[in-house]
Amino acid sequence: MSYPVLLPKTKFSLIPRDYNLSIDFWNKIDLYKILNEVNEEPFILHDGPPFANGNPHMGHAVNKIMKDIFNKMMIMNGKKLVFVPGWDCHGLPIESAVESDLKKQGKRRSDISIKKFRELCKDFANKWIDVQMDGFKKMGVTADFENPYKTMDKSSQMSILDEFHKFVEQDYVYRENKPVMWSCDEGTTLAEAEIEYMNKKSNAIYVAFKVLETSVKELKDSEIIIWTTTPWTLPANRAISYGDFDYSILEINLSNKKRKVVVAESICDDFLKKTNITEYSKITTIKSSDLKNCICAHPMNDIGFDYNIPLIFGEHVTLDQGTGLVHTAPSHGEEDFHAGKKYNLLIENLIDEKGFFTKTHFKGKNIKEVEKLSIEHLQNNGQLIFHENIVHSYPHSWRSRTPLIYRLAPQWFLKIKDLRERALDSIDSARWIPESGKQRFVSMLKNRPDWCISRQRVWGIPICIMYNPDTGEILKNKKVLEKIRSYVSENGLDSWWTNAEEISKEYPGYIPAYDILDVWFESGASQAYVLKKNIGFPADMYFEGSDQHRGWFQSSTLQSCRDEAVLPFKNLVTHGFVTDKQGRKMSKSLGNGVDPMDIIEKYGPDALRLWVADHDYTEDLKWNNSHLNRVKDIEKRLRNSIKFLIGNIIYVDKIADYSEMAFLEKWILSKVYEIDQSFDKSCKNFSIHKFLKEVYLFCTVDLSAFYFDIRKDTLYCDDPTETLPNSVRNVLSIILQFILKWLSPFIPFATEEAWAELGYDSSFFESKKIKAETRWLNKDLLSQMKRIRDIRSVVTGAIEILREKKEINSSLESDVTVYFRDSDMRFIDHITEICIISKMQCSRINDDVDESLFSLEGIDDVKVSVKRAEGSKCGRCKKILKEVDEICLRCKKVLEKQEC
RNA sequence: GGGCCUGUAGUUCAGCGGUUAGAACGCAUCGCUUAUAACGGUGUUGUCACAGGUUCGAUUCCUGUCAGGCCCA
Repeated sequence: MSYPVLLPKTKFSLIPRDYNLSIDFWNKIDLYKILNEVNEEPFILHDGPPFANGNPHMGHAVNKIMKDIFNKMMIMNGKKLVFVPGWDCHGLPIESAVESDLKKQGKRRSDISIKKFRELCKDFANKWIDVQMDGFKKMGVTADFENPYKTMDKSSQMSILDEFHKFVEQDYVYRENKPVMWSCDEGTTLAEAEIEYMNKKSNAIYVAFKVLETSVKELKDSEIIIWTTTPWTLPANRAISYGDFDYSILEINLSNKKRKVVVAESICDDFLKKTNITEYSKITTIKSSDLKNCICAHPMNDIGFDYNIPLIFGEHVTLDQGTGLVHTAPSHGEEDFHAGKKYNLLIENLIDEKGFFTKTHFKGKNIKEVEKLSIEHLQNNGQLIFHENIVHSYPHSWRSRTPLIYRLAPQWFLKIKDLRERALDSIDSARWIPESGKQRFVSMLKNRPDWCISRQRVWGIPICIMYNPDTGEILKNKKVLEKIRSYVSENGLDSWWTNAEEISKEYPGYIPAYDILDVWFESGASQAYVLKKNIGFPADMYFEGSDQHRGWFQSSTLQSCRDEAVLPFKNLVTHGFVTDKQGRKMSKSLGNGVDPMDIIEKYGPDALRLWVADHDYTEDLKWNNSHLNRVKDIEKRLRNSIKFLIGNIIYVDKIADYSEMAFLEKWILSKVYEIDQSFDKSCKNFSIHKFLKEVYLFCTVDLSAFYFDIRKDTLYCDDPTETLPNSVRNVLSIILQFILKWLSPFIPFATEEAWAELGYDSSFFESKKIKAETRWLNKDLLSQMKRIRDIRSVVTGAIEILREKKEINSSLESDVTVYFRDSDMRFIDHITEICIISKMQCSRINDDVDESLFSLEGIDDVKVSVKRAEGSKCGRCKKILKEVDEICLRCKKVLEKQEC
């Protein structure tokens, strides 16, 4: 015969419902608007804009899911949600993609107008914004998707232009030749994103420069040795850079000729070995200062390169390669260029856009020929010391796969000095997570040269200014800038390409600039047009991949420091990158990529979110299937805890008074208080995975394995109107509310589903925010329970032995005698229920206690003996009691009452 | 090649100049049959990347090597 018990009842299952139900619901009620309109303190997380050029990938998933977790934690902490998603719409990747689309249609870029091309780019960007937005929604992200910011929106563009004009007005912008990465094959400059480093075979040569003038007598008649892997740049050589090292003067025998050469002392041996010079002697050592004011002849002075080559000091000189003396061609290298500026070297363009020399002995020849001819000439005139081929990593064009060179081209620059100083001054006003990010940011900032803000492209915001082509002088008069602004504002930015010429006629001697702004300038300006104009400045948080220390964090900071020394963020938090199982980056060539949308379809969005959250986000996130299964299991157990809670609170009779609650209830509320404190702390420290683990352990260790297990008896078998079962249900209801609060940032789909199951029409996220009550904290209870659980583990350990012997199955079948200290006697009343046994007695532990009694290592002062309980099993509550006649007295009473 | 970071169980993470390196999951096994596509008990898992050094003692501090990541060349 079976007797009725009060089993938990709910439709909430372990299998998540269709995630679209939640998404549709959130759309319908406009959750973002609701959470954005609550009149409370805002949490402003400023979204760094992803490029609008592809499907959402795992990097997006990590970034957007983490942001949403932070946002939702803050919502649960009583903040107002302010999260405007953004997209970076301009730039080369999109231009290239559109170009290749055109190619597929058999069209060429030059077949269509700039305006038409820009339209195609815009459509392309919009298409991918829609795709990405849909993906982010499926990830459960709550954001102002109705009003995102796009760098190509008219209002953004005008603000970006305004920001740029302010820099112009305040004299930050100048025009200058600069060596830029140049593709001779395509006849164009290349943006950073177009550069791919690949191995290349190069000529590596050691070249001797004869010393002409020196005040140091040891250097007389000697030769300075340099090493280079780009021999074709020798015609542009204007100096030799030395570092702060000691240098050796050696006498070497080369082809039966004795020569006096200078190389850095510490790498003499390498030099001699490499060049196969076996006959040599060291003459002396000189200091780097001895090289100052030394003048050499150009190694090809016999064919017209008859100018002096000074030795100059260079910070960039190192001893890892070469001779510690560096060939310096200011028109063909960034560091060379800066050295050239510093020492007033002649910086001139010797080659045209296709790589042909326009001047000198080599006029009309391309760099490949010049390379060969130079080496031959140096060989013939005796200035070549050694020649070999090496393979090294070298920049190439990602499209044509041809090697790139540095070539001078006029560019627009932003002066960095003042901005950098202000940024560095305010660096400590923000919190940096992880801390190492600050160092990284600072060192990158310190080493950064002036910002080259021009690109020779069309998909972007034109640099709308007029300048004098001869002097580079800009018309930075406010009236002119305003006129330009109102013109493009009225006629659209496209009009710049067609009508700027017309406007410039009003200003004789000045012409319009046709380059576009670097996209980093656009996204960097978001702190002005998103934060300052709309949602609030500075942001509480910037959260991006650690690659942005050089990218967006810097462009944003530099711009926000134009008018004052203030960082655009209060907390700068970075995350790592998604790699494969072995920690290698995901790439097409390795075929180890994972599609987040695929994971959502197969495992559900909550599982993907848990996967993200179950990592220390400051480090790289390794993708691993066994981890995904683990996370799916975590999701199931969390749902099961919620299910148990929901299923049991339906029989709540009345509000229970805390003071009347039992020991166990007061203890679990104390735990709730502790975890809620952790929640607050995690909100402050942005620590995610530790908190998730804490809640998970609470669910499995404290609730499932302990509290629920113990309280099942009273929940299922007692009369629900009694004080104990009623207060237990009250406590379960409290626990449920807190679990939903703590978990909703991680698994919003599950918590929303639970909320609906509880009968609410509204979203859980708009429900009243609860906080644990201070009176719940009871440290004595916490430490007492620790002791009781120790005792319990001895009891369960002892029962386990009988179970192994097949004498007992359920713990309820046991009759336990516990031997412990006087101080533990106060726990007597709790042991039976907490150990889930039918009968217990206790005794004082002393030295005479039987050695054969069960005890556990580390808990020597508790001993236990177990036997099978006498009596019969209650057909309802399964306890074994002498009183049982089919069922026990308690159950009989409950059933009788129910019948009435 | 340079700067910054990472390497602890099959997995995700703790940990720390000092007992025998922890937790949870997983796995194995027993039990419950009243959370049942659940739940509970018990057991199991390590070259702390590798090699040196400092120290009475190093997974921990230092140096180097290897593997990987981000950024830069």
